[in-house]
Amino acid sequence: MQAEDRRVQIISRSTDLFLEQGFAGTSMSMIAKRCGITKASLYHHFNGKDELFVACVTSGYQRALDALTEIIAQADRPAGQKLAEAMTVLYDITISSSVGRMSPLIAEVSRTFPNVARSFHSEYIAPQQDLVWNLIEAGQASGEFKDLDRGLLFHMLFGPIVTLSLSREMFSTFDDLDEHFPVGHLRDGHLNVILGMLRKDR
Amino acid sequence: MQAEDRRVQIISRSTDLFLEQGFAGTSMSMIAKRCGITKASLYHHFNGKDELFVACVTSGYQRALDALTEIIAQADRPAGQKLAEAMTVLYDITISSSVGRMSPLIAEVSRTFPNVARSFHSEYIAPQQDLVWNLIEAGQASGEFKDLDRGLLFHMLFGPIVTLSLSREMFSTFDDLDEHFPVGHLRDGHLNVILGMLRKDR
DNA sequence: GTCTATATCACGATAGAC
DNA sequence: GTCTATCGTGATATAGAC
Repeated sequence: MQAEDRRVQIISRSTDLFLEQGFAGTSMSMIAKRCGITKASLYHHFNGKDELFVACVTSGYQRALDALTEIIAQADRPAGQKLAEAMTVLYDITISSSVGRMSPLIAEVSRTFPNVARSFHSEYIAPQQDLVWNLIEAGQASGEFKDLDRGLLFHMLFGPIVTLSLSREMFSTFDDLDEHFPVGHLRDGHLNVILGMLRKDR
Repeated sequence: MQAEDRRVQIISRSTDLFLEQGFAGTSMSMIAKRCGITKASLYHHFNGKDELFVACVTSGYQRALDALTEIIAQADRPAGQKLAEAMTVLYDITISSSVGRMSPLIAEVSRTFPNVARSFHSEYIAPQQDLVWNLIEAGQASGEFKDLDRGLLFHMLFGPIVTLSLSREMFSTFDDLDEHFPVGHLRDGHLNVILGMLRKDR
């Protein structure tokens, strides 16, 4: 297999394993086996486990951010409607995409590799918040939204989503997972609360 | 040292280590050294690493729940005021106490030991939610609060708190941590949003 | 680019003396 | 209750042939 294709495959398979078993719980042997090669071949493509993990975290950033950018860039539509679509995307990428589900993992390794947490923040969290804030400011400029503390808005907007993702990871063995944590229902109610915070009273 | 004292010491020290290094990242040797004994002595008190970890998670439950119970049981006072105090306690135990900070850890081990996640939910999360819900129902009975979907309320109430705790763990190496995540400020704004959801409109 | 073979080390856990 | 000594395993990582 070509080197680049192999790299992509390794990142994909090892991301799955890290999500399943955690960082320390995933060994290079397991990764090699999952890719159908030996450990020595694996080390030909990545110098070590740390480097591979960083590649896994980093590779998911752009795709997730692109989906958000697309919504912000759309032709003029009510900010409330854009926000509704943005929140749908945020729920999707936080709960279903690898980069969103990696938050607890990054917390796990952040003490050992503080750089991972820093890059996660500066290359993913901060740009994501900036994109959402652009949307909010557009709504304020058009008079649809009122002024609101940025930190508080993100606390109320991202907080429930990230916790929902964490809960679903944590209790993934529950057979009534969707009953305990019904994503669509919670997202709709959440959106209404956020709109209530943003919309000018009467 | 007496067996019981030693057990307590081991649980305390190993809880710190698990929080610092994760489950797989913490070895029995590290724990023994931190306690000033050898590995063999450690195994005299706990049959294995799993058992020790479960003891760490479990030992924090009751203290955290007691603090909440105290508030609910207080003499009659406006439900809004009780809720404000309950949220202060929830922020404290989720962000500062070991059991609150253990959520990402439990997510890490939940695949390998599903029982840990189940016990965490049934012995800590569910009772905590029941206590808060008692408070809400009292407010509804007195006419102070309106009806509200239980799942949505918990989504909006616990979500931001748990995520704030996770973020502070994840970015604990940031030197401007309290500037990025000002607990008191976010808690006050959060309370107002929750009260806005619960209070009857004019 | 992939392999076999191996070096080196730390892990969880145990045996048995005191 | 704590110790020294050790077993067996699996971890990261490398050497060198093809």
